Amino acid sequence: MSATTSTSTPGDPRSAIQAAFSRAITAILGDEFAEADPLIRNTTNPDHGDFQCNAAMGLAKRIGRKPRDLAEDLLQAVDLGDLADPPEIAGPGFINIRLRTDTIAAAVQQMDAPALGVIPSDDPRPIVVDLCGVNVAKQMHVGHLRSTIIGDALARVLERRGRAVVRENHLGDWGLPIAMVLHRLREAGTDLDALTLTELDVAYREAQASARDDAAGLRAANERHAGPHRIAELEAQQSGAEQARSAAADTLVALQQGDDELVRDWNRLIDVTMQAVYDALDLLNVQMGPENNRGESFYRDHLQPVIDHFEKNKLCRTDDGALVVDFEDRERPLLIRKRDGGFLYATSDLAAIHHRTQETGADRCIYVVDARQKDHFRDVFDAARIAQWDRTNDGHEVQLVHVPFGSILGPDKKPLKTRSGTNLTLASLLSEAVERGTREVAARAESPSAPTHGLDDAGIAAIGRAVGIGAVKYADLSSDLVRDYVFDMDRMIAFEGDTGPYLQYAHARICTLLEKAGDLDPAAPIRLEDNQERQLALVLLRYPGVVADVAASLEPHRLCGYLHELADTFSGFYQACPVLKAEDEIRQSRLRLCDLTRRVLEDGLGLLGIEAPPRM
RNA sequence: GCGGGUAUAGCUCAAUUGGAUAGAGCAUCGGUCUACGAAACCGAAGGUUCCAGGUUCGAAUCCUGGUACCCGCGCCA
Repeated sequence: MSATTSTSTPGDPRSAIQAAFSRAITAILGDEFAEADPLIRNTTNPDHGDFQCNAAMGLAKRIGRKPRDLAEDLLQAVDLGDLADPPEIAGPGFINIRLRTDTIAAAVQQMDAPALGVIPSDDPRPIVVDLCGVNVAKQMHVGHLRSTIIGDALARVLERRGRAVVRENHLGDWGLPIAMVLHRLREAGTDLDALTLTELDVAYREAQASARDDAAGLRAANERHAGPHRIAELEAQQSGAEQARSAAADTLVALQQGDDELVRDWNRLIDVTMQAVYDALDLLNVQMGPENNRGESFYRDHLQPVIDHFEKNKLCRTDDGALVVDFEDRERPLLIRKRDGGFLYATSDLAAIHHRTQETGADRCIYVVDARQKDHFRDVFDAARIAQWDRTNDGHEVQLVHVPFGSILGPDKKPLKTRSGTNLTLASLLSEAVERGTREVAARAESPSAPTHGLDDAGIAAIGRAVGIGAVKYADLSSDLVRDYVFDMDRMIAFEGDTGPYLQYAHARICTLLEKAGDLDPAAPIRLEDNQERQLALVLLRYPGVVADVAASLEPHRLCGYLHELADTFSGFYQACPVLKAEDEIRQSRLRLCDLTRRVLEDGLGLLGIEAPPRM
């Protein structure tokens, strides 16, 4: 299936043109060219019309003819009906198409419905989106921010296309690290009923540190003939670490065996951690809650069956005591079981893939995880293919996709830290965003002419929150995901430029305009007499294709770019075309254009998980 | 050492996946408000798309070889 097929919308002039050229190509060159892409594109230059067909050059090459001659034949054969003016040939064989204005008006009227022209997918299978991925006993940090908001945005886009989406928060809620914290808290006699997340976070780090031996350091010290004092120090550290690990291992065994007290304490850790997570998700306007939790503990009984499957089918081998899966095209295998019999991250991920594809029946599993784990997912996906979990039970092909994203950096281009050098928590970052947003909104509300003037503090705060959070989310989603970016609140919160607040402003401005008009007639004919109206209409018509494109490419920045272009085009229209002061029919037509633009902006921002307040 | 990513205007980023004259936003300079919200608009200036080859009607995009920075590389998750 080609991308062009999946992005076409009935009633959209572009798909009609595409179909017409497809027929023309078959008529001239025969049925073996039925699959040839007519390469209909929006023009980059208005002098070239609205659309161009770029197929003649490539096809001419294939059949050994001159491109311009073939383009001539295409012009003779193509039947665009009354969609467009007669097309023209330019350059090496481009065919330029200019739509008739009434065609555009009719298409816009057709798009002006609740669905905004977005066509639903007819695929009934669910899609799993793996996002957020928090660890129990740890604070959320900025690394979780991207996974969460990107994953949520992708989920919304897929849902908008009518797909059933299962958001899964693959919690780190099981295994040795958790047992280590539990052991440490119990040894310290901590009152778990009064436990705070900050205390828990500290305990986690201390537990990690106490169990971390310095085997490498000891080896290096011996090699470098370090002094006996240093070596003794390292040896003590190592034996302490061994002790800590073995105590944690005992705790884990007891937990696995269902020790009542331990299980109760374990649940307490989860509660303390997750309460803060839910708060953050709520603040972020992300559609997730307890129902999305499916962590490592869920898969704990699925790990051994994964090993059994690989062993029974001879898909793995033992290497230095560990169980590994080999790949044909690379040296390093994937470890799925440790020498000591323990399972690994990869084992848990394989269990999740098995569950998602074989139990849930998902035909697409999307992992929104840091780009640094690219190799890991390549291994795990290939292992899943070896295990034949890349097909659903009924034989449908499964797409396993890793959506890698870059890191958030500080002004020094190094991973974001606080001024004191500790890792920045997500909570503090978000509260800064809300605070900045509120400050900006409050400042604008000072002006007596502002629609927010006189609003109470709660009203200002609600808008400020939407603006601050929207600024952070838009900045995160608006450039290519794999790139690292520098976190710069000043730039994100700016109300001018390609930012969230700019789009929110464009939306709010239309809201007050429509409110002032008061008499929108949803059945009034759309008339596109001014060129700015025509341009705006053409941009509006692209929306369904953009949504489809993002659903396929999983690249939210394309939607951001589109929305910015729409807001920009609207500004041009708004500047050139009076709405409220226009004559009856023109006024009604323009009000419909305003209303449609407003709804596309609200819908598009909604797909990004960004609120669109009616005033700000 | 091996593997992956990135490199585009002074800065931050796009470029419909090989199409026409590489576009936006900041910043700079100039012009628009007795107002449909100036949080906006119009215009100017700004480019060896990291370098060198190659493929073809056509390359920021594909291929080969380099350079710089970032990341990953078996019993952690």
